[in-house]
Amino acid sequence: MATRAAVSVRALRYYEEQGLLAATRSVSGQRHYTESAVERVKLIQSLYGAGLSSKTIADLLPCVDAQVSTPESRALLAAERDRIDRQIAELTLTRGKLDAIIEQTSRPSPQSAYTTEPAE
Amino acid sequence: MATRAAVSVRALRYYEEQGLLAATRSVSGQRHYTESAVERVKLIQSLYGAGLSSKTIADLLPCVDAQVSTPESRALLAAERDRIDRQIAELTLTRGKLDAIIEQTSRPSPQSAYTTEPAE
DNA sequence: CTAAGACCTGACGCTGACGTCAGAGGCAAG
DNA sequence: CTTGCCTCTGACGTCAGCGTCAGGTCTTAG
Repeated sequence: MATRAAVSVRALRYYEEQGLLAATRSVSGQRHYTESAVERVKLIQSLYGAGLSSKTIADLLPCVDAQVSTPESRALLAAERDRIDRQIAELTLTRGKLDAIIEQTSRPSPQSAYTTEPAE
Repeated sequence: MATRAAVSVRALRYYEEQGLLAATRSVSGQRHYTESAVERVKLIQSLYGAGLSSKTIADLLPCVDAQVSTPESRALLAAERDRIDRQIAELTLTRGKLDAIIEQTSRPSPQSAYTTEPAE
């Protein structure tokens, strides 16, 4: 299953520890996951990738399962969405800066170039 | 100066430690920064925010100062630009997922449809 | 039945970007 | 000169998301 979701077994255990992922247990204690768990794990990974903490994810995952719609949950969802929005904006700016640098360094030396002249 | 750049003094020391930020020293050892240092720090913060490590930043900052243009530096710049590109794409996807969840939870409780039905 | 994996439960280790505390010195104001 | 704040240099602390090792159980192929 860890293979199917492309994460480590340790990560799955950690997610379960944090209350992000449920697993039925066999008598001997073995974990069994449903098929939906794979998508669940990918969602979790996405949220981690977006910079959310375990706690935040734990707070908003119930909104995905049962569509509970308390004012707090809606506020949380909106807040995180906006956070991601801002992150995208910042990343776009940063990418722009990098692009500018790339353009400058790839320019065939503007004027008095005592620095690495491409010299066709 | 830390105040002007909106970062902690500790962070400035750390940047200097990592070779990201230069400072002239007075006889007694006090650090003095040029005005350009403020922008420099903001650039560093942007790059950290984009998930770059100290080492990577240290590698590509010389490209900003002197426009050295070795094949390696250009490859590095391009690689990091692309990485940021992919990050933006992923974040956009994640934001989309969140938006979907928000829409679902704000819907006045649908009934028989447990699968996202496009609704006509 | 047995050997080889796969899985379990702790529990410590790691990494990176700083926070923070301690002790010592510098700098301008009064 | 002194007072009070700022700075310096170590050096250890932190936090999160796992990696990893140890020691034991389970299960399936042969």
